[in-house]
Amino acid sequence: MTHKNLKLLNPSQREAVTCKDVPLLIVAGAGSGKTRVLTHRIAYLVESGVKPYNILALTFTNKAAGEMRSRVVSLVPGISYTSFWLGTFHGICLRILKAESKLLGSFKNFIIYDGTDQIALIKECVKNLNLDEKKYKAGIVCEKISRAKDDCIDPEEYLDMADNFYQQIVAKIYKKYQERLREIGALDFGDLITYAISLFKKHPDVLEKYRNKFQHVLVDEYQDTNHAQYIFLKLLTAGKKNITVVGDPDQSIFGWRGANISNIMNFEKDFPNVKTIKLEENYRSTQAILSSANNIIKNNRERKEKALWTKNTQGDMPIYCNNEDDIEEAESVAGQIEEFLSQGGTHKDIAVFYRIHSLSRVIEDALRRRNIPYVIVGGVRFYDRKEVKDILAYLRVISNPNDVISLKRIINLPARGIGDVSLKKIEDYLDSRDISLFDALSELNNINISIKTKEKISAFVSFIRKHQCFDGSLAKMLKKLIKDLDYFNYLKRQDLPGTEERIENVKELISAIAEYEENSEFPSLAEFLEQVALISDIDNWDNKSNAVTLMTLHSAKGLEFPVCFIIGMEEDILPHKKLSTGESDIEEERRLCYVGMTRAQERLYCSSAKRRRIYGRWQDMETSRFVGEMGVELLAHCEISG
DNA sequence: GGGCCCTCGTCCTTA
DNA sequence: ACGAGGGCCC
Repeated sequence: MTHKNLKLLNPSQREAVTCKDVPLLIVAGAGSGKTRVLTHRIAYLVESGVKPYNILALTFTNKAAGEMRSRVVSLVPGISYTSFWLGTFHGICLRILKAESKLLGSFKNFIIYDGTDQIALIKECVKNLNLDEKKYKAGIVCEKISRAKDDCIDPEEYLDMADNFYQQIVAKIYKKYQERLREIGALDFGDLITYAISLFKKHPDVLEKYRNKFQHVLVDEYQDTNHAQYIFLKLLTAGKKNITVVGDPDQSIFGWRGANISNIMNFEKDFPNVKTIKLEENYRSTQAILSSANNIIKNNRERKEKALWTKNTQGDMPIYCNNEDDIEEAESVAGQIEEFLSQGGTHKDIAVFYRIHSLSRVIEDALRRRNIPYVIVGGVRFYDRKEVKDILAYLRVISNPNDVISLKRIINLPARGIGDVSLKKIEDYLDSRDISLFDALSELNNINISIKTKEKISAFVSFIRKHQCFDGSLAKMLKKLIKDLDYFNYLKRQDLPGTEERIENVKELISAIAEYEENSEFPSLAEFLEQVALISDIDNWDNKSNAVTLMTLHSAKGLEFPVCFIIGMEEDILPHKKLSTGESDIEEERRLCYVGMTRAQERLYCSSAKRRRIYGRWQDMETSRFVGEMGVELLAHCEISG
């Protein structure tokens, strides 16, 4: 019941939940019950008569969406699990694009290209335009194109804005890249948002439909939205009073990915008659932890002033430990974890955060030596593992033979005698014709390659066609594919380190597709591939498993743990090196540190090393400026001996 | 065309 | 330290 639910909220939270008919900005400090407010607000809306299907809620990760969904369902008895639109920006935009796909011309089955695919395709474009690959590095160009998309800049606009030769060339690559994506029928992450925007702009009737549908739009983590997402929201809500955004400028940590902190800073100017509510009571951390976190963040200039406080107990002072080297640091962390466990603590209560993935290795070694179970979030994502990507590439080609990037990945894997030379000949032939690579593989008459090779290519084409025709469950199809490829023996023949693990990963992929099939109403290979592309590192993390969690500070956003470690508190690591040039970047690094500290409920350990192995070489490190900013009087130092 | 060896850049964070 | 990619030989 509404009344009962509202009683569990503090006055500001209650106001944020019940406030009506104004654009609403909720500035929610770390641990102030942001998710609680959002879920209660959705529940409150439904209970006051809003139909669930008239609600759109946007989150940052699938995990956050899933948690929010189940919390709303438990708050509103009888609400259907799927009746309201709740998901990530990318997921929701894909859903809209699929619903309106008849307006999108060539797109039928969507393929979503991830970072690796993007770089491979850009590399192809650079080659195709006869540009110097050393000068126009695919990774860097990809970065530029992705940022342009985040800012809603298309290739023509990019060219107009280019003020040097390099940028003009990037504009040319960008244009080519978009053409190629379209031919393939693929979208990259940025396209999901920008295509939804141009769909709305080109078809006002469609926009109107969604504007009417979404009577209430709620956005989580608003501080991390980019310009394109802002435009998307503006289109859906302009002139209406139905938008609620929740965020904390102090936790804006995705500037490098195109997030625009001014979205939240300027929200009050952007939307007329905004109501702003600050949530400043922290329910998560002890006073000692909160004080040192506040001490750090107050050094930032670009922020919305707020005073985070707590009724929680004072608690233990955060501990800072400076170690001789990274190995000693890892030993010290593992030792303190062991100590905590021996006092009756549980593994899942502990997290270790770091600025960069590479710091996890020494910690892993130390934990393994002590037989302390741990899980790593991210690093090499499951779906980024070579063996998993290989099999996924097969599935993608089976689903859409126009996917050249995947096709080229697998055409000679396992080796079947179709090498670079033949492929080059076919591609040259393609240049003058308007057909896809896969089509060309099916009709080789006019291409000058040996009969033997042609036979091998035909065999490959029939192999793909055969699996396209498979009827039966997806899991069965995948099992047959792996068997027909003799993929496990291929892995064994390769004899690379970790063969057993690779085989396990492929088996895991079979489980994943089987699980998808069980949970989906109308399972299809194309939809499975879409879902896989939008899975994030954190989505796969099981917070109930009995293990210590290791993750980056970025992944830690939105989570909480009784005991937290932040390692590698050194200049050039936190704050990270390339970012130490400009003051505003330092501010983002400081926010990152703040995010890490405010994850801790009871105990916070920070540490650094005087020496660290980087690129296999020892390097002297200097303690991070952030340690000093925490306030010495708020910090317990621990001196380590052997 | 396949496989071996050497060189080079990289290890910043991600939907 | 280590994997990706180029050069070279079979």
